[in-house]
Amino acid sequence: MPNDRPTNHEAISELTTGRLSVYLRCLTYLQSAGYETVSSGDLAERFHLNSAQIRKDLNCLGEFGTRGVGYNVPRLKDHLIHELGLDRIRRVLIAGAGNLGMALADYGGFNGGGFEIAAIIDNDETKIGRKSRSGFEVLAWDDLVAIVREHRVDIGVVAVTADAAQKVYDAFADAGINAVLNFAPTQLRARPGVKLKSVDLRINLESLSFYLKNVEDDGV
Amino acid sequence: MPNDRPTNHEAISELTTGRLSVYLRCLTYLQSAGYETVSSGDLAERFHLNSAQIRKDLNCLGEFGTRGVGYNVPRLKDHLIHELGLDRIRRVLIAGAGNLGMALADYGGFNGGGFEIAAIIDNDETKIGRKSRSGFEVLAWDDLVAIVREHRVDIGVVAVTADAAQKVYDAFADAGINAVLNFAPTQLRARPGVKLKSVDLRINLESLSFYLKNVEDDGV
DNA sequence: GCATGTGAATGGATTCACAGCT
DNA sequence: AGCTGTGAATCCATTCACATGC
Repeated sequence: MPNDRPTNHEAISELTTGRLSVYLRCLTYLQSAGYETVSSGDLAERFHLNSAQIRKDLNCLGEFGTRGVGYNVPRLKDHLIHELGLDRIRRVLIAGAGNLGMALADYGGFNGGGFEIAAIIDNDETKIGRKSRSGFEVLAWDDLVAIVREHRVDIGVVAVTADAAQKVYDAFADAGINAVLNFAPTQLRARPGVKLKSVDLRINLESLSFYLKNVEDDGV
Repeated sequence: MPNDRPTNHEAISELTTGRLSVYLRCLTYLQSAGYETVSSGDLAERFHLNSAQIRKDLNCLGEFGTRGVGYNVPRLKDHLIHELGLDRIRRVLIAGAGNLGMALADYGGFNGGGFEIAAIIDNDETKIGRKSRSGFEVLAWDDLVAIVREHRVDIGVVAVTADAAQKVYDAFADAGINAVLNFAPTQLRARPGVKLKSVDLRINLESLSFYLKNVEDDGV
C-alpha cells in the first residue's frame, strides 16, 4: 500500500526539479512510442543518465515503481505532470517588446504544453500596438497591474535591457506576480516569495569562449 | 613577486567560470563608475555574493589582490577578459532561422563584446535569402562546411526543433566547430572535444510552475 | 530473478576562520 | 588595521551497493 507518504516539496532541490522535467520529457516520448513500463536502468541507458539518481529523484514524489518490474509509463508521466503543476494553464506576461521578447512570444515552448502568453508589454510608445508574427499585440507598460489582474498572470518574463531589469522585477512583484524568468544580463535582487530564475545568454557564451581559449592555448 | 604561478585551467570548474563572467560584469560597471580598487567584501555586499567565494574564485587565476587593500579594478578586469578568452573575436553561426534563431542574431549580447554573428543557416528553401531585422541574410544549410571555413566560425548555436538538434550538433562537430550552444529542448549526446552547453527554456518554465504549484497548495 | 528504495560512501562546492602580508 | 589567500569544516549532490519486496 504505497503512497500515503506526503510528498515533501520543501526537500526537493532545484537540481532535482530540473531533472524531473527531463524525465517527464523522456516519458512523454516513451509513451508515444508505446511503452507501458520502463526501468530506471532503461531510462538511464537510453537518455544518458544515472539510474541511481533517477530512482532517488522519483522517490522524492513517493513510491511509484514496482520492484522487479520498473515504472508504469503513463502513470508516472501523469504524476510528474501533476507534481510539476503542469495540469493547469500558466499565463505568461512578457515585459520588453524587443527582438528577444517578441521571439519568446512566438516561441513554441511558451505556447502550449501548459503555458500560454497572456500579453507583451513595453513602455516605448512606438512599439505599443505592434503585433508579433503570430499576432500578439504589444500593450502599454502602464497597464501592468490591470493586465495582471485581468489575465490572471502567473509568470513574468523580463526581456528588457540590463539597466531596466530590476525595476521590471520589482513592478512584477508589486503587481502580485510570484514567479519571474529573467533574460537580462544582470544580477537581480530577488524578494522573498517572488521566485526568480535567470537565463544569462552572455554567461553561456563566455563559458564557451573560456573553453575554446584553453584548447587553443593547450594546442600550441 | 606574484604571478609566476601558472593558472591551472583544468582545475577551474564550470560553476567557477560562470561566476568569473559575473565578476567581469561587476568590474566593468565599477570601472565605468570610476573605482580604482575594490575589496572582495565590497563586491560581495554590492552584488549579493559571498566574499570568501570571490577570493577563492579569483585566486584560481593567480594572486591578483593586495592584502590590506583589495583588487585593482582595471587590472583585474583586463585579466579576466584575457582568461575568459574575450580578447579576441568569437564568430557565431546560428542554425535555424525560426523566431528564436532570428531573434538571437539580432540580440545585442551576440553582437559586440567579443562576439559577432558569422551567419544564419537553414534548410528550409522558403527561409533562405530572407533577412533579419538588422540585416543578416539566411544562408543555405548545405553550405555549412564552406561557411565554417570561410568565416572561421568558433561557436555554433542550435536553434532548430528538438528532433533535428542532434543532427545539427553532429554536423557542427564534423565541420570542425568545437563549441556549441543548444536551445532545443532535448538531451543531446556530446562528443569529446566538442563542448556543449544547453539553455532549456522549457525546464526553466516548468521549474517556476513547480514553485507556483507548491505555494498554491501550501496556501490552501 | 530482478528492479526498486535507501543507508552509507564518496566527491564537490561553499563557507568559515585565521595566518600572513601590506 | 585591514584584506587577501587558504587549510579546515560544513554542506549538498551524486554514486555505490545491497536489503527489501514483487
